[in-house]
Amino acid sequence: MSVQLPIHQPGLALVRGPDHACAGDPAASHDKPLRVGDLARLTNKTVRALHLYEELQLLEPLERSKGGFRLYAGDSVTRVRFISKLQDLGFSLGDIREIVRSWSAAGSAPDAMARMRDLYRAKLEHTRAQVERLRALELELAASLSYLETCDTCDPNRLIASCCSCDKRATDEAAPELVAGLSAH
Amino acid sequence: MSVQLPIHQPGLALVRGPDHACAGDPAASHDKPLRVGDLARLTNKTVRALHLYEELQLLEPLERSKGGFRLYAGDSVTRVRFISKLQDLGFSLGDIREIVRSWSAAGSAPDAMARMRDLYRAKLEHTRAQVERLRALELELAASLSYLETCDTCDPNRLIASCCSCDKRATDEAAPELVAGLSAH
DNA sequence: CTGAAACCTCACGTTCGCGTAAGGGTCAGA
DNA sequence: TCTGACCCTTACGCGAACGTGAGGTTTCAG
Repeated sequence: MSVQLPIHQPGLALVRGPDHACAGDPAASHDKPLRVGDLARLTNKTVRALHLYEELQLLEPLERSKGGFRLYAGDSVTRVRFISKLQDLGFSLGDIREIVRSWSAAGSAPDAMARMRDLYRAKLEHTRAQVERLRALELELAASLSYLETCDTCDPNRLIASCCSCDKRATDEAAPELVAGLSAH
Repeated sequence: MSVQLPIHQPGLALVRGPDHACAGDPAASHDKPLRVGDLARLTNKTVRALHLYEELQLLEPLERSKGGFRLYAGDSVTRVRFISKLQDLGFSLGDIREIVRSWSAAGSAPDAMARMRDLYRAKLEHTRAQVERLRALELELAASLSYLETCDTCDPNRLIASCCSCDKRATDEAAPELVAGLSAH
């Protein structure tokens, strides 16, 4: 058995106050460096995942120890959480690689900002649409549930095949797709 | 080049009125049968996907033509859309197989209903949580965007590395993680 | 009766995001 | 110095959801 399972938090207390993990922050480098296991604990990732992010050039240790151990600065926590959030937004790791590449390859600051704005604007729209779709599904789930509620009073010997055309139900009451689909071929 | 790309709708007009695709509906079987390509068009899936669903026992043609062509009834559209919605809710095809198996294997109707209710209730909670997470991300995206707006007035020669500690910005204005992460290591 | 479009069954290939060994070195406290 | 907890690289595996031929058959409009 290895230690690859997401490890549960030990003494967790963020290196410094939250909401203040900006890059190039001079104070960050004065802390004792994090080893990959520490970073994994702090970000709730596995060591393997962090290695992968490095392979894909999404993450890089500040330096290596004499013996080859990866040593991270405190802002790597921000970096990893940044990666996770982009993942949650629907970006693949490859997408994220392109994003950070385009960021650091930009000629000027306003140029980089403009690209990010376009990207984030598009993703914002997409995210809103996604939320709408999920909320619609949520409503349909709720409708299906209330539809199924009425079945509590049903005769236990009744056959399942007849569920969709039940005489206990008004004929104009259509079954939601999440219920109707169960008996369709 | 093959014809596996999702084909755009032709004359699409659902076989009968919408919201009325209940299983065992006698009228449905009188329509001319759908072939797999038709079903693909109507559901916006590829033929290969429908074949896969059949392999996994999620979908079954009403019958086969003399020559072996799959022939579907109208309610297969409902079935496929049902599958898609469950997928959108986060169920894998394997999960869905279990769901329909458990449905048709249930002893009695109320029994089957009860299981579905439990399942749907759990998924409803999970979906609501998912919506909340997405909405939080949406807010953060919006915050990041407005943060990036202020960069429009920036000097084009300014370096990207200094973006997070910009003198044009109040020092107490922390960068959102979606921005800060870009410059973190 | 034809020909093109659509269909059939294998069966291997692909992308993603890691998991899981194997076979070693390193670090830090007692 | 020892030892146990961590870390290193390399590399194969996996489950999900199809994509993509290959090689051959069936339909159906004209």
